[in-house]
Amino acid sequence: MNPPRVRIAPSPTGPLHIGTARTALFNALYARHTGGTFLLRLEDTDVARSTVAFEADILEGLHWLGITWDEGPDAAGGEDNGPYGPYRQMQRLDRYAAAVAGLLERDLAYPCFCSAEELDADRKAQEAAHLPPKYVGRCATLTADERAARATGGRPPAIRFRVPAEVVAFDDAVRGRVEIDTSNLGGDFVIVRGDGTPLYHFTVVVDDAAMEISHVIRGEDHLSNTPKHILLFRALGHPEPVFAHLPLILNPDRTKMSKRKSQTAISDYIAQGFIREALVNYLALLGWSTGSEEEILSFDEIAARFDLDHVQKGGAVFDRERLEWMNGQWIRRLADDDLVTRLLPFLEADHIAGRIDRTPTADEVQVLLPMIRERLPTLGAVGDLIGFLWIDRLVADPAVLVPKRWDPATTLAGLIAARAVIADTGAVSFEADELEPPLRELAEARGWKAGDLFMAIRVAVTGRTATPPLFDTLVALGRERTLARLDAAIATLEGASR
RNA sequence: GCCCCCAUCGUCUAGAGGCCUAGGACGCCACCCUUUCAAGGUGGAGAUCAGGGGUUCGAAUCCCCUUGGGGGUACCA
Repeated sequence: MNPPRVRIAPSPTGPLHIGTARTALFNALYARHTGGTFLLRLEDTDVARSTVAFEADILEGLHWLGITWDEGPDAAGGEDNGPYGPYRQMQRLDRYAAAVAGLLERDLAYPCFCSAEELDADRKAQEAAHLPPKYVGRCATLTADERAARATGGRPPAIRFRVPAEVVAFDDAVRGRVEIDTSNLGGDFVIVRGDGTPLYHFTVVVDDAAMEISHVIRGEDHLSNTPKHILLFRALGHPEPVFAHLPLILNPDRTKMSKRKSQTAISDYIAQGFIREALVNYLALLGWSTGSEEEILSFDEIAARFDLDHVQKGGAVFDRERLEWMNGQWIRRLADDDLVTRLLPFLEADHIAGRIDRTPTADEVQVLLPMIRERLPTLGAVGDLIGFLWIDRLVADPAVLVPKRWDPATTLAGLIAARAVIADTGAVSFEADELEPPLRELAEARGWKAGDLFMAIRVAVTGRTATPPLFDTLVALGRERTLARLDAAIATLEGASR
């Protein structure tokens, strides 16, 4: 048995979709587990909708996820690598033409001169008669003379594949035996458009055959079309690959995941600060399981365990909350310098967007890691968490400045007293261990709850009620800015009370 | 409409005839820790395994039917 050859065949007609990413991942995992070959082929025959920008988004997104292929184009518009190239369908048109010529010659396919209007009328008639839509076969039995006559009419024909009457059966690697009667396939289907460009069902088979694909691992949405592909493999005289149909990723309402109802573009997840380790881990566990209770696993750990037997048959709802939890798990596992490197672009984006007044340095972020690490569900949350450190003029809302159990007068008194204590202690050394005891003493002496006093200070210096631990925050802010923000808050309260 | 596929806690899932009075995780609720928020710890609620028939000494696991859901049905991929 030769090592498996599997592929992902994205169409550059949209940004990298979460479903495509998962299918790519499953194929890559299968190849890595079995020592097989994983290749990428671009299905760009829908010229009207395909763009280089989408191509770049897809290839870069897969690279970002850490999914690598052994054959195929590495970059958008770049060179193809591998012995079965080219790996772009628009560069393989001669092969489809040759394959069609062969089918035509053996009368396994034929030219169809029907116009869109005729086809439309057929479909409407069938609908009215409550019959399933099906090509009526008007051009199936044309004689050579008739074809020649129609051809001179100027309308270039499409090419249809003759669907034989039989029951096609195959053993799906995840679903078991599937049998479909070809009478339900909708009649002879078009494999080449009138303009000469080949269609998906045809190109996918010609290429999978030419590239010696052994296992076709793809979404369940292709299950019903599989008999067409099998018929084509047979007509081409090529052995059929093993098919494995993955369960679909679903919207919360259990329909096929769509951009209308869910966030489907990988680039959006990247932009929000999800990290590749979490996305890969989460996606692998959507529709597949180890068979055990392990769940936080790296790509390599998953590849070592991967198999088609544990692929789920039913669709899986995409649960963003679980993804966020897993993202937090992986963020906590990252090495310090790695986390800083990944955080910086988000801080820079906050700066550009005007949410903070400057981008901090790597060193500045590095020392803050202990106080933010377990508070980051996503990298994108960093600005909300500690952005106040890089804001020049902080304006604290008087309404939130006053702790729940306190009134404005108490808050004012508390902040004035706290300012004095901080100014005193801080003169020696501005450290968390030095700041906490005297402030606790202050609270006790005045009969305040320490938590209330701390909350007032917290809001005064950060503008928010949820922050990293207070004393670490004061130290990160520094003595000067802490005092200045306390002064500003005191002024705000005095202003509000007048 | 027709064809195909699917069906275990709200969600992701373990489970391949007795180990299941159905296990884990997310989320939710309590409590602990605690200056807030997290993280972490402990405990809890939550699934008559869609329903009904079989097969079997025994079924979440096998078979059939029903119901429900999804997908496909293009000169899109």
